[in-house]
Amino acid sequence: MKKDIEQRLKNKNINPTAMRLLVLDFLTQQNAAISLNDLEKGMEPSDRITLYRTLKTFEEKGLVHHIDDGTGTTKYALCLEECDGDHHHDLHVHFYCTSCKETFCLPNTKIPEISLPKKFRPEEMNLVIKGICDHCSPD
Amino acid sequence: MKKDIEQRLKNKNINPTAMRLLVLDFLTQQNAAISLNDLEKGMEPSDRITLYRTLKTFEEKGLVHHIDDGTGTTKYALCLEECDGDHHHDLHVHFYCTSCKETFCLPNTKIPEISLPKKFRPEEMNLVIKGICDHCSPD
DNA sequence: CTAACATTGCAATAGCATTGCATCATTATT
DNA sequence: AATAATGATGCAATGCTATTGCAATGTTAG
Repeated sequence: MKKDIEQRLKNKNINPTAMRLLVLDFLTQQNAAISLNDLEKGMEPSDRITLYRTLKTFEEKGLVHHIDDGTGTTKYALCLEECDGDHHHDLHVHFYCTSCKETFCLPNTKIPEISLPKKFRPEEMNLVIKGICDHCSPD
Repeated sequence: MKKDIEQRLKNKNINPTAMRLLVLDFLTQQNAAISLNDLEKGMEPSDRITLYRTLKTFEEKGLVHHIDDGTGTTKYALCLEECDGDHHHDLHVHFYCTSCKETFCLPNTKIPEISLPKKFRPEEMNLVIKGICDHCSPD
């Protein structure tokens, strides 16, 4: 188990320290994107800034991506696709549930092609949908 | 001229004070979405908080919408469509230019239909595309 | 004219993101 | 094995944006 996680770090060229193993382990257990605060609370006692930098390192190496879901606090989630530092391929949709306040990645829901006005050159896209998630939705 | 602006406020049920006329006038002169800071600098000397509240009032009444373009600072732009406080119909795409750092509304570029996984109920959508805008794009 | 209400301006605060620096750990070098 | 060099961690401190409380001012209605 631990080996998997360690290997995963190495694959991304990230030095597998104890802290990083713990953080990555914690991240894999989440089914929603989490904030720095969530991470801090879930990993007590740990230094907030170290966690912050750990996430930043992970992001630079293409292991996690951050999500700006419009709530004002940045959320982080593991990349499913093969990303590297230069190119995050997280072109999937993110969903923010206004009921349970959770933010989810919808990795199978891709952003459709969009035809922009002339001479606009897209490089990155970020689509956040707000609404009610499957858990909070009545049958 | 001034009359137009005044009428526009009245149409949205906003008390047309001197400050509000000035702010709306300033907003109509912009071709990009602006931050609170931009507004403050463009309207000196004016109180930042008053401007903040003016924007908030405008938004509640459906005159402007705010854009979270991922830069960390909220931008504001006039609504083109017929919005009211309850329903902002700003389902157009927003474009953030990484070159000139400006954020634009693309009112004619609508967000396409997206099929979500079962039981996810969308209510709002926010699509921000980052890249190079028409002005910064080489011919 | 005065009371009631809306708007404005100042002061203060909260929360998240971020940096500087000192300490500790790990790896490379001789 | 000892030491230098590099990387990781933890603490303190800061910056910036958003936001609220309250007092002062302006505006409207009776």
